[in-house]
Amino acid sequence: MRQDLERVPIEEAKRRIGEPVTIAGWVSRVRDKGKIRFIVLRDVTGEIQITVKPENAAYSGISSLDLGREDVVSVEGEAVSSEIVHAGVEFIPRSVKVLNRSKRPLPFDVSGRVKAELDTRLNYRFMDFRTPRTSAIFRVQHVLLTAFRRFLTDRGYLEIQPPCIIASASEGGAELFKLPYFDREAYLAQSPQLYKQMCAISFEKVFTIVPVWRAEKFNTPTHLNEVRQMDIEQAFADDETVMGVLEETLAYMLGAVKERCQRELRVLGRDIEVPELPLRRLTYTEAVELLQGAGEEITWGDDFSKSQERTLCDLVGEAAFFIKDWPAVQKAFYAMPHEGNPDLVHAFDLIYGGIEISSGTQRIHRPDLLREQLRKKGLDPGEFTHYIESFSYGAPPHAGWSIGLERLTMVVTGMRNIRECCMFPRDRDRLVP
RNA sequence: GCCCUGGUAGUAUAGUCCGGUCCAGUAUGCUCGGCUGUCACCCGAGCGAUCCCGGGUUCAAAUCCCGGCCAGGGCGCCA
Repeated sequence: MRQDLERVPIEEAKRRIGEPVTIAGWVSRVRDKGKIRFIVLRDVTGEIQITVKPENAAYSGISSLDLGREDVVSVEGEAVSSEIVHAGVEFIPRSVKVLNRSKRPLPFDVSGRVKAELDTRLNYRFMDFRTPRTSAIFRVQHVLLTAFRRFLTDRGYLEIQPPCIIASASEGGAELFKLPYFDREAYLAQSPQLYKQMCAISFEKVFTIVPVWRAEKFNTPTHLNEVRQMDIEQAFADDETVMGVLEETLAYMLGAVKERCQRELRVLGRDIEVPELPLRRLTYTEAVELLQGAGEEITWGDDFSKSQERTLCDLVGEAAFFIKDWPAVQKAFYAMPHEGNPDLVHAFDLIYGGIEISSGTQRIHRPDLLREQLRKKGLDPGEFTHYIESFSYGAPPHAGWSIGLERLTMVVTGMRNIRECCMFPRDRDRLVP
């Protein structure tokens, strides 16, 4: 609409002192002093106080509007410098128009002063996005996403679009959500894994940002049934190559947040340290020995429990580090075994802020070895014919990894519950909004 | 799936151990009134809670017991 074209963001209006402009936003507060009246108007860029005195032409009009919190209004007028108002600038209105009313009372306090529980805020997520804290979280997330795209695009990676509806399990492990697909059954993808590989063996360097689904009945602060992941897959690369790409991508993303989200980080009370590269590379075996040395009950081949993972972080003493060379039993069938030791695979996890935010492997690119590994895992190579076939016409060695978007956002923003970092989380009980 | 803790006005909480003092207190919100410089404005009055649901114990239950649902945390599973 025309009006929108002419609207000036509040932060900009504050700078255009004495110029007639139209601003629009939400009423965050009304302070009525009797004859003089103050309305604090907020848009996505900031807040400004609208001061209405009896001698102001708009006075009686505004008084009769009975504005309340979260009413949406547009205001025509001009910003003026003022020594009295703390912000140093206030807005003198010529006319005010109500674009939409808000119901009263509000479901929770949008200013964030009276706290509301996560569950309550999630029920009214559309309003929660207006709170300074939640708004900051998703601005940070946006910068992480754009930095990821820019870093890889600048280095020649192609963004691919894998399907989300798939015919069968791509990785094993997690349970899949089943759905009807005409007269057949299909599944929601738990990973773009196989599609990334099929793209990388032709495009060489690819990345993607996709949602994935896990039908596990977990109920924890770090798991969701629908998450987004940021992936790469790269040909003519081994695990070491892509670990290098991973740490550089992470450092770039963190640098971008540090640089572009100062306001958000202040709201969240966070200070970002961009880790120095290269990150420490711990082997799985070293990690197990470290834990055993600290008196933990763990034998070679076990996965780390949650508390062991925390202990390990303390022992290593780094914000971010790799655990590489995992036992084959812990990783997927497509992980490339070590040449001299088939019990080990070229797989790695990236631990950041005490949580696993990424994992990757060098993949098996030879059909014969793939069949052998499938059999070792007790799987039937016959059911993977199509997958194996894609490596039968000149598939170069390749490797890749995946970063969990919500988990990375958690660590960067300091949130303890992953639901804070997903706009509309899907967990075992929550399906709306 | 297991264990722990919780569920009280729109929101966030006190009260629960040790039943009666609570037809439930506080903050914020909302309504009305007052105030010409506030800025988390202030001042006064008021509104708003079948104390999550169902059952049980008791003269009496927000409070004790059992079951269910939901939430938060710890595990497991998973990434």
